[in-house]
Amino acid sequence: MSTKLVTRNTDYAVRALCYMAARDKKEKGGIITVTELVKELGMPRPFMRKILQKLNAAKLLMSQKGKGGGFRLAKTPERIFITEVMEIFQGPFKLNECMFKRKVCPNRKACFLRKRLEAIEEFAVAQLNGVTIKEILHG
Amino acid sequence: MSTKLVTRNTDYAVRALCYMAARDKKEKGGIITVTELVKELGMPRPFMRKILQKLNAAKLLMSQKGKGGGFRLAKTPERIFITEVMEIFQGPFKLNECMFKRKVCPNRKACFLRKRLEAIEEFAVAQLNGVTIKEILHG
DNA sequence: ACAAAAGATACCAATATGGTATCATTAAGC
DNA sequence: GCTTAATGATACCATATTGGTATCTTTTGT
Repeated sequence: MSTKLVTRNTDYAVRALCYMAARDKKEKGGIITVTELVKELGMPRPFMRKILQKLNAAKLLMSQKGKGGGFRLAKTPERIFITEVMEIFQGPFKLNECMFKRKVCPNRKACFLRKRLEAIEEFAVAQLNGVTIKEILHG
Repeated sequence: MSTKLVTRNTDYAVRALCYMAARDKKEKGGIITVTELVKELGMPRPFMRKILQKLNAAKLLMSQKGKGGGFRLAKTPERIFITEVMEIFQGPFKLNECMFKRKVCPNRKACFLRKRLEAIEEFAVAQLNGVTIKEILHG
C-alpha cells in the first residue's frame, strides 16, 4: 500500500550480496551455489536463481556453469553500490514525474509541490549514493 | 515502473481541489458540480466522482445532494495539506519498512541502509508537511 | 556418459491501480 | 407529489506489476 523505496527483489538481492561478501572474506574467492544461498537465506530457490541471473547479467556477479559451478562477486563489496542494485530491479530512480501537465496548474515552472518533490528526490539520491555492500555489512 | 511519491488519484484530487479553490475566490461560496469539474479538468466522470466522494468522506469537501447540489471546499485552501490528500489516496506515508528481518544482517540496529532510508523519509515528510493547496496555487 | 551446476524462458497467482456501470437517495422547483 | 438533477454507495472490470513456479537447454568436472 504505502510507497516503498526498496522493493522485495532488491531486498533479496542485497541480502544475497551481503552474504556472499561476508563469506568471501573467510574463504577467499570461494564460489557459491544457489543451494547454499537458499539454505542460508531461506528464500524460494527458483526466485533466488532469477535474482542471481539478473545480478549476473548486470555484471555484479560472475557465474560459472557446469558441475562445481556457481556465483561469485564480480567486484569488491566497496564497489557495489546499492543504487546499482535498485536500478536493476526497480528501474531508474525517479520520484518526480510532475503531475500538472494540464491547464489547472497556473504556474508549472514555479509550482511549489513540484519543487518539493524535486528536493526530496535530490536528497534521496544524495543519501543513497555513497552506500555500498561493504557499508551495509559493517556500519 | 519507477517508484512514485504521488499517485494518480492524488494527482486528480489535488487538481480538483486547486480548481475549486481558484474558482471559489471569484464566486464566493459557489457550489461546484461534477459536470463542471469534468468539463474543466478533462478527466473521466465516474472516476472524478469517486475521488470527490472520498474527499468528502475525509471532510476536505462538503457535499450537497439533490438538484442544484454539488461540492464545495470544507476548509480554506491554506488549511488543506497535501499530506492529507496523499494519505487519503495512498495510505500512511512510510518509505521505510526495513527489509533485513532475518539473520543475514549482522547489525540491524546500526544498519547503514536503514539509517539512510530513515533520513530520506524524515526529509520527505519535512518537505511536504508545510505544503497546502494555497501554496500550490500561488507559489 | 553422467550429474551438477547455471542459462533462458514461459507461465501462474495475487495485488494494486485506473476506470466503468448501476442503483439508491436526496432535494429543488414546478 | 412528480420530475429532474444532483450525490451516495457499491460492485464490477481491465491492466500492470510483483512475487513466485516450472521446465527445458547448455555447460563442465569427474
